[in-house]
Amino acid sequence: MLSLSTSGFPPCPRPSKAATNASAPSGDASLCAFRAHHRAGRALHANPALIPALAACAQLPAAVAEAEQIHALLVKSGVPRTVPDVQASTSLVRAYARLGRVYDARKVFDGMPDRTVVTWNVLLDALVRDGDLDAAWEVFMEMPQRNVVSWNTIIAGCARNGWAQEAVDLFVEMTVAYGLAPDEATMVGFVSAVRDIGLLGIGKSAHAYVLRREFSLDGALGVALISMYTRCGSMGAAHSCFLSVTTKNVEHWTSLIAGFAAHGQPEKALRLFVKMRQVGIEPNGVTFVTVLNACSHGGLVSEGFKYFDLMRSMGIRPMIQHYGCLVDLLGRAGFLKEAFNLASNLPEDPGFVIWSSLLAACRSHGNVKIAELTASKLADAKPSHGSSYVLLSNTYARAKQWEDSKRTRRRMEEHGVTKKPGLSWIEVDGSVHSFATADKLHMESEGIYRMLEDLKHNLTSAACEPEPFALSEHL
DNA sequence: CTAGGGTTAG
Repeated sequence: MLSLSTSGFPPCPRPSKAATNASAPSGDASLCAFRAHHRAGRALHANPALIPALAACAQLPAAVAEAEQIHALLVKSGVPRTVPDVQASTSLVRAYARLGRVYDARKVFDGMPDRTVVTWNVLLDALVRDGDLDAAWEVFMEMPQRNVVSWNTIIAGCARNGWAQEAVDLFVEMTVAYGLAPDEATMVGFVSAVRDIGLLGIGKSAHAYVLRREFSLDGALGVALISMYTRCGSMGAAHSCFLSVTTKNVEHWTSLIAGFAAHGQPEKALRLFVKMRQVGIEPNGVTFVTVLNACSHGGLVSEGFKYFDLMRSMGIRPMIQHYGCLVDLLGRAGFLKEAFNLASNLPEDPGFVIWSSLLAACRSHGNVKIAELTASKLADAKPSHGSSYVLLSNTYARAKQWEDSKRTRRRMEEHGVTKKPGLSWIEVDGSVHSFATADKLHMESEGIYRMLEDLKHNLTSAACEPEPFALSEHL
């Protein structure tokens, strides 16, 4: 039986690095080898484990001290002049960067008398990972040589940091102006940028190119393509792309499940999840976010809690996203009080996304009281954001509290807050047309609305009564 | 083991 108590949840752990410390730096094989050679009196540049040790540091979150020690030895051994010295320093730059010490990475880089394109690429990657796209761009512009890796790093970096259009432009510059052939990694970054802009036609061309080059879809590239198709609303293409992947991993599965969850087919999403486990693929925390989302969209409240328990029984610690999904699940199903209590009692604020989803649920269910409470939480989470005013105002309107509705709108104007209208878009013959609710700006608006009326008429006569309100939201 | 890639809640 479904329990809606919100007090019995386990604490929500903050993202911690503790879990990745399973292998302590002291036990790492490369570091051990390095120390053994060092103790035996071997000179630093003759230590065959020097670069492997630095590479190990780069992926051991607790290895800052080890990296610093090796750094000190490198400094003591004198000005680097040989090729292996440049490689060692480059490895040190990378180690510092991956350990979160971007400043130190840059200092080592600045102190290097000789650098290779790899050194530059390491620095570029460090800045991209740090999310400092401006600095990365500067480095990209001033580096003396660039190779495919340089381009891949900056393209993927733009794509990951919300600069999708820049990523696409860079891809064009790389391939057209510089005549460089993209490789698998290039295509991953490009396809994910294309996905964010929603350019289905370009995405299909990219897929065709991938097939022509016979790139494998087993890794990131397959995942990116499936995700591109789902986000472009092409679930059929996403599914067949998924089927064409020879060795599917958890991310291929998760991407497709997310697509069905988001496109009104929660049962398909859940069936896919069952199938995935049957073929022996272990779901991860991200998979469960998509599964809970499917339950949310399908109104499957008790199933959602069942999957939440399953996740915990599999040893996956629930994160804020999972609790957020539960809040959304409860809210959409009309359990607004329970949803609000759960969201309020988490050790970490669930954030803007969840509070607004709850506010939207309050509007749908016409609950003014919880809407007010939620709107105030939302204002704390993200002050001066237009959508909270609009949602609250609309909640009042639905409850016919016209004065409150107007007052909320007025307050929004007084605070100088605007809400950017939500836009939908459709790609026709390669060009993208975007439009808002009740938009009449398109040149062929009249014809479009006439077509819509015809469709509604046909649906009605086919005994499929369209829901007027829901439909108008999508106009 | 001197460099680059992916999935996720409105």
